[in-house]
Amino acid sequence: MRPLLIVITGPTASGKTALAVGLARYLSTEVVSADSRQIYHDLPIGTAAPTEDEMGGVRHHLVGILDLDEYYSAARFEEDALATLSDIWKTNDVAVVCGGSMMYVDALVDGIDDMPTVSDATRRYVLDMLDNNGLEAVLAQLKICDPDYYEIVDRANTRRVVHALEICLQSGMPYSTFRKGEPKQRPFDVVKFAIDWPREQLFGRINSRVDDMIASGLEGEARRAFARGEFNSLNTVGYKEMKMLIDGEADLDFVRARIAKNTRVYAKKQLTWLRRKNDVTWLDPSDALAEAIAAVEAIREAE
RNA sequence: GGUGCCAUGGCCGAGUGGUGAGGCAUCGGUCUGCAAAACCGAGCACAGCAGUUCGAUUCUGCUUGGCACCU
Repeated sequence: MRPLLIVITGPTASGKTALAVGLARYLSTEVVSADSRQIYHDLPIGTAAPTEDEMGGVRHHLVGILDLDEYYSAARFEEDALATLSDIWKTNDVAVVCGGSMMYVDALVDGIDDMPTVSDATRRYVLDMLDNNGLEAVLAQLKICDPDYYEIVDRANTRRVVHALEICLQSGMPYSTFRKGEPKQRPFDVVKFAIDWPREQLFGRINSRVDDMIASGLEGEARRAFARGEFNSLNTVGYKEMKMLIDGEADLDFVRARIAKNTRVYAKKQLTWLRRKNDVTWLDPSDALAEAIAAVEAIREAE
């Protein structure tokens, strides 16, 4: 029998943590987090990382394991999560993944194409080109190196344009040749769940959670983090807004409203992503755990 | 009762005789190595009526509503 991977995903503040813990306890297994920000330590409040209490004795992986200045990516997550899971499979035939970083979830479930690692020198070369000669120059170079991708890339999206050129220069081959987009085979089955809140209610949960975070000391957490530097890990809802307060550019009420708004926007993007994938089982908020358990048992019996 | 000022999309708030303010909020979408990131798109507003004009949100008059002051 192939092992089963239960993925708890969905928008922020939808109650993923509690559901994942509930399932893991019921199935006597462990949780692997798929959250690009909870993976850093020192950000527990603003990322709503599971507390000791919330974990309820269930072992969690890939939470709070990185320092703020460490580089990470969806590809690394794929690698780390697969390694963690293969450990779990040794003693268990079911595991729970919990997280709202959609790209991480996809990298784990479907795989992400192998690509050369970009060296610091290459990265700096392209960023210098961008700084000195502008996006146009980077685009012009990309057009030469990889005309196919040049045609389809969102040319206003600097991030993607830069990355494509980095890969071209690093490998000496067109970025397109690495972009297979073919799902990888996994040694496990997957079932995805998300909690289906009416939008009004979800937004209400988000708003009050922001208040809770602030009451719990989000400002202090942000101050401590920014005191160490400005890292990508802090380019995160809750922190970038707090930065305005720290820099004296905004007051707390403004920041509170801004965080809530950006969190709502984030939640909507997550929902857009899921809508397109269209492969999750939506659960009733009032009965999510029971519905999930029933669905899992049905799968197990079918095997 | 009189005089003056004002009336812009969900909110705030510019402006002009002839496609576009902007901000906030809202909504939809893109997505393969920083993804809680980055990026794209939508709403088609000018209180009502009449007039001037080739054309009015912008000019004129009246009406309605609000504000201020006066008797």
